[in-house]
Amino acid sequence: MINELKKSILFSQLTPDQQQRVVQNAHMISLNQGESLFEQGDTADRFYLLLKGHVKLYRLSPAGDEKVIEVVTAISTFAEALMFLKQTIYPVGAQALSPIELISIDAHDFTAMLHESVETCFVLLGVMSQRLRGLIREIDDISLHSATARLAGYLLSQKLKNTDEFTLKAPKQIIASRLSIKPETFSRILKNLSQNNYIDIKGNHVRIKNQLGLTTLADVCALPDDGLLKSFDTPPDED
Amino acid sequence: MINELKKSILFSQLTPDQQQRVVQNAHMISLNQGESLFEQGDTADRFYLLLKGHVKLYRLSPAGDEKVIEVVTAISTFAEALMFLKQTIYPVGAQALSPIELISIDAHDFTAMLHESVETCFVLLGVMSQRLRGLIREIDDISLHSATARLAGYLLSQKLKNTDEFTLKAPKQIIASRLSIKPETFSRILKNLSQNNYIDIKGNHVRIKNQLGLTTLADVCALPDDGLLKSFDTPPDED
DNA sequence: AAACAACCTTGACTTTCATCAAGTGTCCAC
DNA sequence: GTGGACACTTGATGAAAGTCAAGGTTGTTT
Repeated sequence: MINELKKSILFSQLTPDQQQRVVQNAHMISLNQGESLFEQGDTADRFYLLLKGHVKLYRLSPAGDEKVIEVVTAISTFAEALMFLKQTIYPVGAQALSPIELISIDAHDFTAMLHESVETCFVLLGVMSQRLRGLIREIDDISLHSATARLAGYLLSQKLKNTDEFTLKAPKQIIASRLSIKPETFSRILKNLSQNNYIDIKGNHVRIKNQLGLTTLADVCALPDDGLLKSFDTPPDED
Repeated sequence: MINELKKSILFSQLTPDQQQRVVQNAHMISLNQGESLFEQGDTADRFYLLLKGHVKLYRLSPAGDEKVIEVVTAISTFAEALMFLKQTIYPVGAQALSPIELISIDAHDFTAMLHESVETCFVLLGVMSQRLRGLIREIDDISLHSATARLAGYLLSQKLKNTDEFTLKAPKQIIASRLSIKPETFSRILKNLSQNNYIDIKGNHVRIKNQLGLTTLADVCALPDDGLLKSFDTPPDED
């Protein structure tokens, strides 16, 4: 399992001894597609390193509507940020989108170990900064861009470097939710992009035919995509 | 200036020597209302501790639209997380909404010092985790709730503990942008809430008349939104 | 006090997207 | 195969919020 752990930058800075200690209370977990890893509101005393498959992180409204916050792809960690909150409950739920394999790590162990490794603290700080940046970018995306622009931007972001083709990494409805678009609207926009020769789409396979056009549609303000963070500091102030 | 710095939990864990070192390259800054502290795209080698007044952090789209990401209230630090990103430019602009006083801190100094203070790393990690959670909540707010619900929620969040009245901390258009609502719509919703006896509004002074009703409107998520920091973070708290 | 500039409000109209409902296609079980 | 579940598509309709344009309020400058 240590070899698996090393795949994550979060563990890369640790000494063998420290890695050993983290491993002691770590478990290997396998889940089938559709199985739930944890639910929104569950007590959070562990975080995860996804080794294989896809996981969706989602929020539920009281009305029962679901909004996908992120589709996590191997290999990466998630839910680590919770270790530092006083109230340790998961603010999202996690469900397997495909058969998955992951390592579950004890948050307490890890925090204890963190005290001895400033380097790892810095890695974590970097990871969290990036995540903050991503979320902020998403907020301004949702509020400044149309559904079409968001979808165009998403397609571009999924394109691999040397090819114009790729396969959607999750069912369309999941991606739609991720982009805050209803499935029906998602379908219509895709059809529209296809009719206007921006893309070819067959099932969940996409080919980009007019990258420049898509870029324009996406309204490239977000290109220098960096986020900022404001952080609260003092008064036990209500936000 | 050290006394001012100590007001922030970010500095509270430092030894006098460390504080002294951070102070050496820190500057006191005063700005008038409307003045800009930094602009989107500026090189970011400093972060800030706001001591007095309000600052808006905003993002501009190429079309010129502005989205207010946050209205920072004293006493808070902001833009600290930039220290951990590779691309050190401010991804947003910062402008004074009122006459302000703040301390500008050299990011490099602070990072160097962080290497010696795991405790402060933990404080920062806590602060950033909390911020992450806040952003997740905001995303689900924007995508799962109506403009009315968001405004109702905002009003409730601004209410002080022992009174039903308060004054808006920024011009209405700024708050509207913060909530991703157009000024016209904002105005109409406010009027509506007033006509339905949820609130009284006179200028920028608000009195909540039907808190329960507002809470229902806001469709308040079952989940608590104030995940305070863990013990080692010790924010100035009062509970 | 008059003039001006922000800021805010209001009304009429439009756009975008959600909703509801029905239909297609595909994969799998029996 | 037949039936059913599931994901997706398509069409008709409606509601929420945006846009455009005009007018009101307030506060500041001269």
